[in-house]
Amino acid sequence: MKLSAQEEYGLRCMLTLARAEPGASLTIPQIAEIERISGPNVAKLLRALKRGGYVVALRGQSGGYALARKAGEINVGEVLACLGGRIFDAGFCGRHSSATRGCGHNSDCSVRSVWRLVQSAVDDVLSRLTLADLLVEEAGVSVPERARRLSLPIVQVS
Amino acid sequence: MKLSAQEEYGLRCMLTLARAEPGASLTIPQIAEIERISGPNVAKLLRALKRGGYVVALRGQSGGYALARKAGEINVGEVLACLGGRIFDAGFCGRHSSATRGCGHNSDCSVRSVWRLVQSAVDDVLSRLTLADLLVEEAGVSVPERARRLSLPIVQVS
DNA sequence: GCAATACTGGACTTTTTGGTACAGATTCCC
DNA sequence: GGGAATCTGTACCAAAAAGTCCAGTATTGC
Repeated sequence: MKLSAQEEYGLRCMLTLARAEPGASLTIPQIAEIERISGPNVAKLLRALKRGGYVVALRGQSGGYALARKAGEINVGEVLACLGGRIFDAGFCGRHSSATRGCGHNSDCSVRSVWRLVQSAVDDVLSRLTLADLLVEEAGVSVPERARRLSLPIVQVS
Repeated sequence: MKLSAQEEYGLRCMLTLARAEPGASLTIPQIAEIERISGPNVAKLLRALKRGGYVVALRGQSGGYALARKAGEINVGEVLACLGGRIFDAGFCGRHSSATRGCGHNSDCSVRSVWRLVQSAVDDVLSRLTLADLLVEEAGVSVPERARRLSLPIVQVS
């Protein structure tokens, strides 16, 4: 269970855009410079994020990229899913099946139950976080603290 | 954030061993047959699990593999960490760093805070599950239900 | 002792993912 | 309208993960 390079770098690009002045846009070379990622790679990441609807692109001489919505309205979990997929996506079932039983509600599906459980735990955490929360954290409040505050209604496992 | 093939198949092998009679052992071909994984691949997975101390190997004609401890004493989270590593391992920090700031307690570390948060959410869930819990589930009780029961003390996010 | 059945470990091949290159299309500014 | 700066899309190369192969060692049963 590892996180992909696209998730790490893509989320960083989003945060860099979130730090920019509202309404302003950053070019690929600018983001590449700030995050020390190669230009082509930044371009690739932003393309994916654009397809997902999280950033908008302005073409032409004074173009660049900007967040599609305000930072407080962009969910971190959704962005990560766009960049790296989900742990337990639809169609996971079909890719593997054991001999004893097919894939109804038995045997090897106890394994899948674990994945579902993990997935929903991750979702519970990430669905509460927006890009804005991460910027707040940079200003001094730690993310765990912020999350604890946000999750007062209590996070159940399943 | 995907789970690796080793985690999926390795955990299945563990469950197959857990289903065997206490004290009995299964050979690689047997496990391969049951789980429809190739023999060499099963061998590789079990080698990793043996290094982790989760299974023991018996060599010779009537050899095979068996769980190193009782199913109720083998933690699912530990097994998965052995098979596929952790989301946020030590040394993650050194692999990436942004331009603006190094890697103290600022900037790009707000990203790392997210990973830490996800990691601890996953740990909270998996640290409560043993192989025996998954076998119980096969007998009728769903894993989410079982987990809910186990997590009565309430699962906080951080 | 000898043959059959196991596990063991390293090297190899295949597949997937990550990253790069380059030609093309769009917009702005003069 | 022309040129400069920008995004866009496909194809290509490199690195890592997944899976396979094979020669080797250990143990059992006859």
